[in-house]
Amino acid sequence: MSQSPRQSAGRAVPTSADVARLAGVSRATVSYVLNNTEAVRISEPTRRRVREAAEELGYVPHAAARSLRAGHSRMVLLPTARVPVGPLYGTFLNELQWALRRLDYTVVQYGSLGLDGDEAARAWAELRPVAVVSFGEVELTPNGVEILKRSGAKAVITVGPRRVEGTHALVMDQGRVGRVATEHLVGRGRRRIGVVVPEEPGLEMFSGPRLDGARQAVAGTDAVVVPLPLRYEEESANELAGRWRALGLDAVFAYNDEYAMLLMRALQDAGVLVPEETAVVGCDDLLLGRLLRPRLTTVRIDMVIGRRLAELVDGAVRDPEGTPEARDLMASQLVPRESG
Amino acid sequence: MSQSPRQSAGRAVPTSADVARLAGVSRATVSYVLNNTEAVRISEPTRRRVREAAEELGYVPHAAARSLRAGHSRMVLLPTARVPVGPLYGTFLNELQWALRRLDYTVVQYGSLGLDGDEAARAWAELRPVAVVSFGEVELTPNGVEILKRSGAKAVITVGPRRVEGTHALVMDQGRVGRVATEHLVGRGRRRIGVVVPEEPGLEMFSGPRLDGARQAVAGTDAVVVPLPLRYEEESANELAGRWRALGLDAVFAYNDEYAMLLMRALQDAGVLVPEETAVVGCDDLLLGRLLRPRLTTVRIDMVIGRRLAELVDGAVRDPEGTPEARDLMASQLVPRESG
DNA sequence: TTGAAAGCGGTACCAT
DNA sequence: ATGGTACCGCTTTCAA
Repeated sequence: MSQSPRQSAGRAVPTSADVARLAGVSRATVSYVLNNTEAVRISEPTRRRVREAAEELGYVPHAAARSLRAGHSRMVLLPTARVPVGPLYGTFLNELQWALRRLDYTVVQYGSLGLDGDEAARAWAELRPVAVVSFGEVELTPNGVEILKRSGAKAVITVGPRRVEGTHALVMDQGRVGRVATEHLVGRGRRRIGVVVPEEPGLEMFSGPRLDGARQAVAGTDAVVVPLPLRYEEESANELAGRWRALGLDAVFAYNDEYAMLLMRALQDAGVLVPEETAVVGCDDLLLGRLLRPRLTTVRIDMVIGRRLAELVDGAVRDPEGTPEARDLMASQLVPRESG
Repeated sequence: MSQSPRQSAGRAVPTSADVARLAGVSRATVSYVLNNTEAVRISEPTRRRVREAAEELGYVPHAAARSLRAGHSRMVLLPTARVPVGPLYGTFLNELQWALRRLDYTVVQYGSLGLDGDEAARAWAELRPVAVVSFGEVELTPNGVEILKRSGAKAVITVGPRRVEGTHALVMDQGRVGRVATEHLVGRGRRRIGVVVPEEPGLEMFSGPRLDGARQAVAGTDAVVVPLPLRYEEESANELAGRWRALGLDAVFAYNDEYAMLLMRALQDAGVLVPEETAVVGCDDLLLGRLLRPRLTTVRIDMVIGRRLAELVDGAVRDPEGTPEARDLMASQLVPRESG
């Protein structure tokens, strides 16, 4: 066998057997006491001895051993990969984690940057999570979903712009963002509407549907939509602004407030009047957008509260066969200000 | 015993025993083949049979079982709690995860929002990580460190503004940020220097040392530092700007670029000339700061590359007794522009 | 009320 | 070149 000493410093990691020995009871009793097992009555003196022994040794149960024995874990795995898309996202993630923990899940974010779909799925599956909640940062293939399910995941949930085969898809309707922004612009009489499409990788899952939404909004009107690739850099914005007149646009939906601020500054520097010549609409309702002159018109996204999603996850775990479709995870609302 | 069927759908999660059965070999052989164990020679035909069986069943090894047997894991746990402090942070985290994975660690972020120090430490310890890298988001007490070490963590590393007892402290010298900004302002002849201290909770670990750094910078000069509590809201900024003249300040270090932009706008609206009457310096070198007029002077923080920190973590794991102090994790450099 | 023991899914020593 | 098997830490049945 040969199990070499676990700790370099003589002191080994205490196990329930150590607690049992110190308390002068069996390991079974330790387990009963520490888990407050209802089905078994343990005398108060014994309980105290066990508790004190555990305390003295600094005993912490071994989650892996526990879930190995139990045959399942309560781990919810959240793959992450991208740089944050905005402050909403971080807040939302925090909320979700908090809510899941209240439902007694162990929430773990797993950085999967640079892993492709199936590699990632295998890596996640090794941890035997009871549920995986993916925000579309990592491409999840039907095959990857199959791997996860075979490895015991009760629920694979994708929250994102589009459905993924075999998962509980919670659709965040990004298209609606583009639609709301564009309808507003069309309603204000704008006809040639640019839509900024960030060139940064990893944003396609959001920018694509937003562009599509914008196209839907102009369908059946005489307005047109023009995609505008843009990097989040001054030079890129200046370059775009330089050929603005040639593009003949009278409005732009700038993907989000940051791109909007970038572009608006470039337009103003190029002598394009906002909103007279060109209306600008952002998205996210950042505080900073309100500080601009003109103040930035924007689309506010009210992300589902984390608690709601946590409940959906919990439901999917309890009833893996059910189909908890939900399309109400995101509401988008236009916040008209001065820029368009 | 009674281990009820693991999967509601008849299909159970395949184990190495299933692979062995299908391939007509022993579990030992399966292990040897799948792990490419050097010490043991397995014939090529057998290897192929095992691989095919594993493939056919969709076998994925069980990480918990493996690390239980091994007596250690390669999990690095990154506690997270707060909303992101800035775009640097997310990028840095991604880099770190990527670099650690290349060193064959499993990186896991554990959302610990709302857990106090010892609760959190216990929760982390249950996962038996080989290392914990804490960014000071969760208060890590000496006691918490002790819990982690007793549970087998080879390295507890704190990356943050101040040392924590018993850990490998990688100090990010936030004080330097305040010092750099303030020295610059003093050098430009400013004498009454406000320092914005955000009222939002969770930022104290950064704002405190930055304020101290500013104080150090004026020590021995005739300049003074005045702390300015501020919430990240327009009203708060307007209120502060309203009594600006009464404060008699000729400069302000605004904690970061976002607070700087907020305050600068409020000052301008209140008729305070920037930089003539009051110089404004931010921090983070956000693109948006460059778009303001006047352009925002700022302090750029060059965070250690993730790979460097990953190496430090790896070193600490390999030699837990060593003391890999590093104070070079953060370099701060003033970027003078127009605002001060 | 408590204890003995089986077994979760792997790994690695020792035999064959 | 393979297989048998003990064991990691914990839970839970069954017996005492």
